[in-house]
Amino acid sequence: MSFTIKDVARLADVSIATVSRVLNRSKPVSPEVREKVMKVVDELGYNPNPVARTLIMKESMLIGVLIPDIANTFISMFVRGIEKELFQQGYTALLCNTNSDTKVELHYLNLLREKYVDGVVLLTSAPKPEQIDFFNNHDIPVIFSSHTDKDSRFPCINIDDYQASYDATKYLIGLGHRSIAFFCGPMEYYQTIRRFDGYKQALADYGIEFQTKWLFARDYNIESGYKSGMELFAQEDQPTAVCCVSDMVAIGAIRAAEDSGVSVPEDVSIMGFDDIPIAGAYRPALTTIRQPVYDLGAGSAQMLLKQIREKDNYIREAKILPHEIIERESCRVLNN
Amino acid sequence: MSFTIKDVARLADVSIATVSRVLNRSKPVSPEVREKVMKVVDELGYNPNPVARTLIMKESMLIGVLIPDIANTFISMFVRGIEKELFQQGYTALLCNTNSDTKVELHYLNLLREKYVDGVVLLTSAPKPEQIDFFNNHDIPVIFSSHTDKDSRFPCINIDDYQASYDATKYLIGLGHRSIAFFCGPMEYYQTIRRFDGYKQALADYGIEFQTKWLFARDYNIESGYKSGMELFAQEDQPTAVCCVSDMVAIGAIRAAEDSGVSVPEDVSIMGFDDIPIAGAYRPALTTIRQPVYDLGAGSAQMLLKQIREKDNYIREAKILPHEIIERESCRVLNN
DNA sequence: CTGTTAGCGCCTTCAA
DNA sequence: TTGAAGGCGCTAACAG
Repeated sequence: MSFTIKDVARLADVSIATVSRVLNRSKPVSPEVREKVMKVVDELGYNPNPVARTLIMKESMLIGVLIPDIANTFISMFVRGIEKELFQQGYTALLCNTNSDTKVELHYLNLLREKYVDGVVLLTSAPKPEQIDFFNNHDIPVIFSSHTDKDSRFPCINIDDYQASYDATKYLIGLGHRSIAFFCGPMEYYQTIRRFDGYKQALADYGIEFQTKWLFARDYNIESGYKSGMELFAQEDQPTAVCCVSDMVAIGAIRAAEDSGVSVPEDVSIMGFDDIPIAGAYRPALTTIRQPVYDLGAGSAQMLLKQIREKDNYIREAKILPHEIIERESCRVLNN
Repeated sequence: MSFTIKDVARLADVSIATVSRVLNRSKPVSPEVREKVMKVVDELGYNPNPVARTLIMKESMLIGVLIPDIANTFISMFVRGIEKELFQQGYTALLCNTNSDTKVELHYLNLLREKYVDGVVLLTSAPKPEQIDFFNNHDIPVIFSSHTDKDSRFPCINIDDYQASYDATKYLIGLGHRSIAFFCGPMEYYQTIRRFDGYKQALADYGIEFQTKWLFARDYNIESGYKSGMELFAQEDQPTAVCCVSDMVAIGAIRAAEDSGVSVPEDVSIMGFDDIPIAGAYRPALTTIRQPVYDLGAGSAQMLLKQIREKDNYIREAKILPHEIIERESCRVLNN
């Protein structure tokens, strides 16, 4: 159905080598011949077979993007940022949804490698040993996105989790709150630890004692927020504010508050994290920390492309992007 | 870095053809030889290069999945359904996010074709002419998902949009409502028309007159619902219920209601469509029509795989999956 | 049952 | 500057 380089060569009355040369500008070709070839190429609408090309060149102009959970609305803008940058440079993104399943992740990673993708963006706030191993063994350009590599073995891009959490807590303190709970993620995640540290430091800096009973470590989803909320709001001693590790957790917490007969923000202020699309439409609208998701995506792509181009000369970078506090309805000033 | 079939042949002291045969079971091989080869394969961890294989076989064990908008939370479960089925059969899904941009769609479609994907799932409730053309010209197995092909040129899988909308309206009528607005999508979409027809027919069947002033045709997102809501709630004559074309529109409508000083569901009942993940967590929780999204995905994969296997013997199917009414808080019975 | 050989479609030396 | 020829890694006749 499709034409091959042979067809072009025959019709242009040149050798296939020449056709290859005009298409790749790999070696000088006389203007007349080049034109003759291009004419045939245009007429036929010829396109070199990328599979054959990949077999020789060991490159595919493809970038694999591993996303842990396509349900995470955070991802939408991130992907757009990536695609925009890649598209401009002639690369295209292939999305792989892993559901955070280690087996699936490895499956995709190996598939991508075998298909000679030119690089991969790993969107994960908590890289697993298997992932680290893979990239240690395979020398494929990679960017760890939404992750800060404390060992700095891989290039990564992220916000400053510590500072963001510090700022969120400080914001609450600025509103007059002195008793602030923290709904965080699993303590095995480096990200969780960083955010927890930011929270604790803010407390310390303003002379507030940290209370273990107000710390809840579960997951990043609605259910986790709900569970933690139900436990918290059943306690005798209650905080006036809750700092959450994600907007989803915040939404769960708000639902728990409602089900426990405490109202937001009148009885308790609840602070989100991420600023997902629904955050502004939720009721009460979430006051939250906005991550520059689009820029995180675009930045990942830029760094990856740079790495691909510079190869062994590339020096590992760790880019930090700014966050921002978005004030809405779920937090109020405490005056008493 | 990686081993090739030659390495295996040399180490097992057989020809490369034999190695190929034991790996593909394409021709009988004596048990002893088979074992000898497999031993080497296992020791080396050898894996045939899929690119070389694709070049010959013109198949890749890859399925392209075109999604119009990765932000649509509807998609999450859909993708899981697809992946589950494909994985079992040794296929893997490649997600392509198009943002409904026709140029991007065509770019991906051509890329996928050139990469010899074995089929594609097109998730779109409103296929564009360019897409139709592509599949008319290229004879690549495809399933149109979330779309009902009235010309039945392509296999497709969907719920019954007409009936679902009919049921939603009938449900509202059953609650006692007689004045029901309809927030639908662009009237160019066949899906929108079907749903609108269902709404109108339900009205007619229960002797309720259709009112043009209560029909708003915009898009499927929050902003559209909000705008339509602001217009509607500013009118003198107001309905007691609104039937929406998506949960996002319903959420927008609810926000508009709040901003207009009308409360949901006390003053007006609002019905969603889709049952996206946030629907149950939203306040008020959305009463809505649930689409069997996971099954839609799984079904797409099954139909596609069937089509790939049966090739020219495949007879076009059009599968309809059942929907379901989910009662929550946003609609109330009207008693007066 | 097994090995030899000829491609798949392309890029790239090596001569001319 | 151009063409011939040799692969990339694999499958599929064709012989034996």
